[in-house]
Amino acid sequence: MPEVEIIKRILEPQITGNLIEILEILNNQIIAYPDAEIFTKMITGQTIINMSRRGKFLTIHFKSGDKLVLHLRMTGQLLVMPKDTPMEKHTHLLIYLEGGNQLRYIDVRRFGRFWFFKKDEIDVLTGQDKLGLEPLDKNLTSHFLKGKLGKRKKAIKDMLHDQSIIAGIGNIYSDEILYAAGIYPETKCTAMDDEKWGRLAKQIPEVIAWGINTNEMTPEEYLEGRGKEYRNISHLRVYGRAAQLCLVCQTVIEKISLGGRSSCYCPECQRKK
DNA sequence: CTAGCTTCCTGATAGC
DNA sequence: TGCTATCAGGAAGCTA
Repeated sequence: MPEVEIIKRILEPQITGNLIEILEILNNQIIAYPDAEIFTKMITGQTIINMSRRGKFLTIHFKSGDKLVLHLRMTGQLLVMPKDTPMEKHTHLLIYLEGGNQLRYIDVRRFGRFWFFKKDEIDVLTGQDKLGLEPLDKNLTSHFLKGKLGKRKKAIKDMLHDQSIIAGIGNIYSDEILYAAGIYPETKCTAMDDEKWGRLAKQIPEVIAWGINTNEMTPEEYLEGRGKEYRNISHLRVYGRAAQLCLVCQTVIEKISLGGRSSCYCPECQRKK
């Protein structure tokens, strides 16, 4: 979510007010709804009024009330650049904006998806209607978390990825949040006590807000490099730091596999018991 | 409803 | 050097 929020903040001023002259789909696979032909026809000629984010979804709103919803998934990159910029490998969508710029979608692994909805069309396709609280929502309290998750048998780290509870936490930030909260990632929800729920509720917004702040960059930096890397992990405290020393206690960071994905944690700061 | 597994996809890296 | 195997992970789709 912090990465997606940064993308929204950088792109919104660059595309707002722009008329879409041409839309060119280079790979139909990324268009989830409707089909590529209708998608192209419907968006061409529209004027962008603003952009919004919900969980990890981005929406481009048009003057007409129609909208374009997208999800970058793992490796999706959305960038504004002059239209004569050499085309990178894995470019799947070109949106020609009035004035000579192009909004481009580049995605090595092609997991990202785009949807288009008419003004009065109800979106039940993207799954946005099932999203839970935003990580920075004031209603995200210890009481909320315990109520929603307290009886679940899965590991707390797994449940942090459930977008229908909290929208926006992926593998990077679940590691970071649990590290900050001092909770061992494999802790079963049923084994969490009030103190742990309290620390978790406090750290979710803190770590996410910190993630947004540390990812802040200029449009130039975004275009030059950092926005093109699908993971900017240099500032992270525990994710990707297996075998390195904990920044707090100098203990060696360990890595385990949990629910099919890697988890890094400090065995001292995040004790099992 | 919940839990657990597979699928999608390419590129970087490890191991032989 | 060159090959193959493994891993990276968001979320839908599937089974039980």
